Amino acid sequence: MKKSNTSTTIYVIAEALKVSASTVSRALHDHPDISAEMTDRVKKMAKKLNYKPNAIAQSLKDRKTKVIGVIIPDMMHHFSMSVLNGIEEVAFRKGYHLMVAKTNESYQREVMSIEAMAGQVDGLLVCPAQETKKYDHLKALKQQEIPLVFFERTAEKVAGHKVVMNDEAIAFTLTEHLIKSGYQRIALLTGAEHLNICRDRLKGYHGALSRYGINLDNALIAHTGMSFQEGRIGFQKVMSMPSKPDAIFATSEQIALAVYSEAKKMGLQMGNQLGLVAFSSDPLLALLEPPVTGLGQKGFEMGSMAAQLCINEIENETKNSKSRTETLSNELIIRKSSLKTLEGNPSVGNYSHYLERKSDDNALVYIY
Amino acid sequence: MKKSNTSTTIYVIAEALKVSASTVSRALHDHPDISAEMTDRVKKMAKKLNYKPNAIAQSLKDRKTKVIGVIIPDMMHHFSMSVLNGIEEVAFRKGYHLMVAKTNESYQREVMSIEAMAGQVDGLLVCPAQETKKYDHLKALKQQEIPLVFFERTAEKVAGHKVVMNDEAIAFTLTEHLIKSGYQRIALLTGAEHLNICRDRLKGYHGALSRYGINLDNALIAHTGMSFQEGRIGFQKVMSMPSKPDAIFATSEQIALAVYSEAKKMGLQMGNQLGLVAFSSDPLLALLEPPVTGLGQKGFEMGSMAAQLCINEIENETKNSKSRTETLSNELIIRKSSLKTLEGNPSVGNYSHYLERKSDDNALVYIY
DNA sequence: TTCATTTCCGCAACCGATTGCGGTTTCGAT
DNA sequence: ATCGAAACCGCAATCGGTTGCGGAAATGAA
Repeated sequence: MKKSNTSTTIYVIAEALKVSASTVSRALHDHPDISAEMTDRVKKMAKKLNYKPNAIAQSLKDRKTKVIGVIIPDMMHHFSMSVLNGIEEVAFRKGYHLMVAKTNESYQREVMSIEAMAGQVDGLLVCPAQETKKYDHLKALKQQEIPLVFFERTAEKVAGHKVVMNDEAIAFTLTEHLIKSGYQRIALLTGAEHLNICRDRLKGYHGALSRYGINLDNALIAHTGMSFQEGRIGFQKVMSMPSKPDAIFATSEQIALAVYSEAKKMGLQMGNQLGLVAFSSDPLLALLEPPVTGLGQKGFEMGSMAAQLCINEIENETKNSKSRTETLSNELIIRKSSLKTLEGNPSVGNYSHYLERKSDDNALVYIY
Repeated sequence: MKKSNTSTTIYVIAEALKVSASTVSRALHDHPDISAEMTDRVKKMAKKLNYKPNAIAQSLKDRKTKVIGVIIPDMMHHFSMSVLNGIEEVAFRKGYHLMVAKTNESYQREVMSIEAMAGQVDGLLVCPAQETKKYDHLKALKQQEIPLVFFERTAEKVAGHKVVMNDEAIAFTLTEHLIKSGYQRIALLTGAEHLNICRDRLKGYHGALSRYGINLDNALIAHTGMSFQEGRIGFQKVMSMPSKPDAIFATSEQIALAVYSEAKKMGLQMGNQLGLVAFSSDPLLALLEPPVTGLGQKGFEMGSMAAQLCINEIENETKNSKSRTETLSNELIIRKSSLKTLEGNPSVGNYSHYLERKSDDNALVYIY
């Protein structure tokens, strides 16, 4: 029973060929100093011994790991996953591996993961946790010269490319669509204002209301949080008002689902009795009854763009390149949940000039 | 402008303190050979210089990376994600990082990712791709002494712990439930038989049919694949038969959704006109109209168990421990899609003795 | 034959941390 | 004062691969 415990290194190959390890190394890299014949012998022996270079040793030597880190608050919901998928595809194509950590929206966990990863990744893609309000751990990455790209959520004060949705414009359009559909008292369910996405979505909501001369009623705004549970609380809050809203703008996937299922329990007929639009691109929205108005799929695009920016930064060594912000637009996908009656509804008519295509599930699509 | 380019190493600390690097290293590890005073000075200086040990160098030295790799066919759907979440939680708690690669069901991609990861992870969690029929790349891991744990799908011939669903038993129960609900011609939509999960689910289906004296009609079985598209094809295939099925057993999340949306398009009333059960634990099943019968959430459990097994293997060095197979049972969550009429249906009565709890969404729960 | 080129290859340092071994100092005991 | 044992610390090798520099051999030219 031979103990092939020790894996084959360049030294083993060198020994087998009675040459030095340097020669082996150079041969494997087709260095011109090595004769073709020698190169050939080395490569044959490497194959024979099933040589695999030790990635760790290489990383230590040239200070590149070919790994990019991803810090993400959540991995359960559709949007996060599409982003992760986009990142993965680009990373794989470019020969990078992915190191993934989720924070569960915890600041502490975010700090831990980032600090631990800092030493072993070539770049970092970060979507900050909700709890995160201090950014030293992110700023520290600059000093370590680790490329940093934000996606979805950002930390404005921190240098680093950013890939975001056009949150304000999209929120404006969603709200505008509700208004044009004939809803008057539109509740906004959202999260804490220190999150850029919540702030921007709120801005868009405000903008649409004021654009169409609707008075802002702060009681209609619930900053209760972006999760399912929190969405449910926000919904109950606005629905317990004396003067109930006639439509809901849910600013996250989970909030929308919470509203949908709660409203259903209450026996509310979505659309006619209560309008609903979701800041979400989850395809399941199309499967609900009634289908829920939402957005086109941009998560994958966001992820691949972020990964691309990061890898460029890593490889081009354009270290001092200014922080770029890529803003993704999105399509409004109108479904029944935001229409009082589907047939002959004038609100649909209002959109006819925007109509670019009819999607699979009979939704109207408004591209801006 | 000082160039703090060079990060602080133990050598920098050593220099600052005029001691040797060994002393610094030992002090940082509270080695008894080092005086308390010296240890204190070193630690203070380390903090002052913001010293972070180089994880790569440590990995090279002690041949441990504190990283576990995850190879997964898909990252978009609910089940994969819950598994990944379970893995992540355990890994984080145990101080491991996660390196994730998805294969898109491609054999080649699986091989590439595994070979690349082999050098830089302490252990590997693998769910083999559908395409994968050769297992050399997995067997090679044994020789490299890299702990390997399969989850969901397995390669029977390959050593390594396995965490799987009790696919046969669950499929039996799902089929049995349809039968007891009064359905007679139950179609099975599934994937290729070389996949253990498909084979086992088929077995369970067979078992239930024969147990209840129903003749097997192979025309009712479509091995068209586990994806949404393939599920649609399978559905169209069985629905175009002269003698249509009156119920569908969808063996994957995506197949179930394909059936649901296609049936809806056809105007079929799920439940009364066409029964549907899904081998899926996606909570969205509860949100559909009618809600679709499926399973309890076990993905997270599967993931955490797999991670746990892997980390044990890594840390206990119980290298020669025999391959264990952990089989997870699951609950049947009965919803309207598999009941001909909800009220007073005898099929519900038949289950009353199994009834352990009523779930949130008014489903019957059968725990076995 | 002798010297200058090429061609080919090895020595040794390096990346950063760890650790066995051995050396120096200090202090107490005799 | 002398010896021995602690207490404290540094040298150098190691993990595996890379690379500047210089040396040896081979070839050709004079």
